[in-house]
Amino acid sequence: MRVKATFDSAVPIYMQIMEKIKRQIISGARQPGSKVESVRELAQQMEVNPNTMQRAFAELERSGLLHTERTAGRFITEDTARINQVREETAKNVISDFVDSMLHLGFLKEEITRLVNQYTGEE
Amino acid sequence: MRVKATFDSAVPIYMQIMEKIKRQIISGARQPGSKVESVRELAQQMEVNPNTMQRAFAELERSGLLHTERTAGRFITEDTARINQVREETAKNVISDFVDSMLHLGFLKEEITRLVNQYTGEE
Amino acid sequence: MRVKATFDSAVPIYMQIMEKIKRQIISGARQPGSKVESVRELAQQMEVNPNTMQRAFAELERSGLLHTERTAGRFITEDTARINQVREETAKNVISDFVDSMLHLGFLKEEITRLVNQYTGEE
Amino acid sequence: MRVKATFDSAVPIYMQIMEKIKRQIISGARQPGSKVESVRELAQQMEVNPNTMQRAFAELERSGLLHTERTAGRFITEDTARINQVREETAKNVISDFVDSMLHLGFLKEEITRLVNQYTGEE
DNA sequence: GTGGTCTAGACCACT
DNA sequence: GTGGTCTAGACCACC
Repeated sequence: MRVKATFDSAVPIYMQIMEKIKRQIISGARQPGSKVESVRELAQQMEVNPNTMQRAFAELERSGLLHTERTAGRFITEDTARINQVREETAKNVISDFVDSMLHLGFLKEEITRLVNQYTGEE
Repeated sequence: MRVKATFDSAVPIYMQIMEKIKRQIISGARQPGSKVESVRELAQQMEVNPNTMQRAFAELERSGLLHTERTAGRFITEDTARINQVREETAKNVISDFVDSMLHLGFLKEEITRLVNQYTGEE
Repeated sequence: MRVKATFDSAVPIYMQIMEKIKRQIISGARQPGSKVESVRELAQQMEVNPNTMQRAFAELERSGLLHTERTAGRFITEDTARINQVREETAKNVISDFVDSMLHLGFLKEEITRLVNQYTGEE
Repeated sequence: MRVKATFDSAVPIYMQIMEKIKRQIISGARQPGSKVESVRELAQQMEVNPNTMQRAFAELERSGLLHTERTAGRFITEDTARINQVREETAKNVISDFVDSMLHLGFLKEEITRLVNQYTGEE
């Protein structure tokens, strides 16, 4: 798993996993109320230590997207309001990163909106 | 330089460097016609093997953003039309990635343009 | 029954049991004059060694809350005055612990009484 | 560290530690802005694995009572408003536990306040 | 089988 | 030296 990497941003694995699952929830790929794979199972699938997976889950729980039923397993929250809230926060971050990126390339705000309009329109 | 990798997609270092310099050219941080540091110098600055740096330069030359003048060194192209072309290709990629990302989060194209307009407007 | 202990203070099991039964008597959950389960029976219920249970009973007898009638078994005392006395001692300990706890948190006596009044009043 | 314990409430070690440090902060035994011992040092003092201590600290950080300065160490927050907020939450819990305890002993709310007044007054 | 906790030991980056 | 992260492996309670 050790490779020459993005070099500045060494995002912890548990955060990457957390982000990934978060997006699956946001996008609806994981439905509210649905069961999540067990720690051990997902850990194996993703080739990661169960503790690492455990931590990712713990963080997701803390953010209110998951909840644990002690012996039954973990489930996506049914609190769609919370999901939506996270969805909007995430979108805002994505947009913010995008706009910053474009500004660094030397584009003006007007150009950015114009190009986005054009791109989403034509395709 | 060894770090935990992005854990799924590991972009080669020479591409990361290439991308970085490309953006400096596009944004004007590196001016058309200006001299570029030597392979060795930049390699040392970025803590990278000179061969890696060499390859990044080679690719940038192939894309027409750099050219070598035997004995004198490497220079940013003065072909601003070419720079602009690359700038627009790059922008298109950035936008494409962004839009895909938003679509995967479950946003509609209309929402995307609306949110971008909103973001660039208010801030 | 083996669990990670309170990590500093480990109260002996027989005392925990004693305390528990004492409270049942004080609160009236066990009525004066009523029969108590046998050592063996209770020991099994609580998953504890009969010797431990025996010791708990012995202590309760010493404090006058239980008495043994040869062949017939053990009974809760009918001496309600004694029960009341223990009840008040216990209360005093509970209160003492509570007040100490609050003092250690940096609250003044005046604050403590005020907060208790407030809490018992509003809820 | 394994001992016969409180048997129902097996509070995780990291929570016990967290609680302990929280109280030290609340009571002023640890001053706002003051440095906290290193993970390794405290772990050794408390005879606990560094990872366990790490977790306790992480939780305290999440609750806003601690913050990390990457290589310099950990410090108590200087946000006294936050500390006060936690102090009041904690007090409320302590009071709530106490009152419940007394109610289970069969005391009435009026008695409880009377006894507390008496206790704090006379001593 | 599930999640939760703990330990021991390792490596990293930063100073 | 500091904190942060990860792994491997263990044990527990609950079902």
